[in-house]
Amino acid sequence: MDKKQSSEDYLERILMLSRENPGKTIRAIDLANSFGYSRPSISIALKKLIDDELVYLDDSSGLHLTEQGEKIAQSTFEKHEVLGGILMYIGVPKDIAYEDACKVEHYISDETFQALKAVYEKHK
Amino acid sequence: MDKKQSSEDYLERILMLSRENPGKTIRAIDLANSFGYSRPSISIALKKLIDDELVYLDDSSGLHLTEQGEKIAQSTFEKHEVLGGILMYIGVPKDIAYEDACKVEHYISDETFQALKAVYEKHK
DNA sequence: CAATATTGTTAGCCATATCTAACATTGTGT
DNA sequence: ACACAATGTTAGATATGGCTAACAATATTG
Repeated sequence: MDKKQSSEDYLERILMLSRENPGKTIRAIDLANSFGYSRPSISIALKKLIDDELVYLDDSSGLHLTEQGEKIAQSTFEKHEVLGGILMYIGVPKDIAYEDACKVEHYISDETFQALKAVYEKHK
Repeated sequence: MDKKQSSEDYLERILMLSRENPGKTIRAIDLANSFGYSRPSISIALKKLIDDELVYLDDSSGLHLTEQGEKIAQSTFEKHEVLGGILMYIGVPKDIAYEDACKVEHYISDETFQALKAVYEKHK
């Protein structure tokens, strides 16, 4: 009964890991460790992302976001920040706020996100 | 990219349909029409709910919530209201607000819900 | 440079939640 | 009461996204 990740989560995580480890190349194993998933699960998920041209590999299995992948990753990251920020603002503990934000971020409409963002901007 | 429903949605919908149609017995076909799903899908979903003792059938295929099912339905309904209400409050159009609320309500922690509820109570 | 450790992939499994087609049951109307 | 309509169920398909076991490829290290 554990959580399932969407493509967006993988893209976002690649972005986050890249930012957290400047210079370091992110590989499949890093995603596996980061999510706590098996190597095969990651391998298959990446195959889809590569197929969809959201991710590509360099010659040493390093993961990189394509332009489109980067767009999605950044927008997902922004949603995560805004949602997490708002939840913290109304008193949810940080860990839980960002955890919930991660689950919820894939389901909200653009209208809702824009409204939340406006609130977030006002209070941050 | 169709939506999937969780057990909670079915329970909540049974509750809502009952309230909207006082006196009328809700049956599987009503759920099917309400969600736009096929009869088989509903049949299978209900089998699980009955198995989990959240729903039971009367002698004319009428659907009824057990005590536990009612609890879940009400709590889901409350989440829906609170989330939808808050989104409306910050400017999301009603339809979209409740649609998003329905998607999101299954993913938020109790901490987050309590915090949202506090905000909702203050502003409603 | 060969052995071992690490990383990645393939094959095949499970579970969820939808579908259609076909069949079974129940309810309705003449 | 019989025929037909409405409702419900079963069987089998699809898609997603996890898993393990086994195998392949790559990196490291003595």
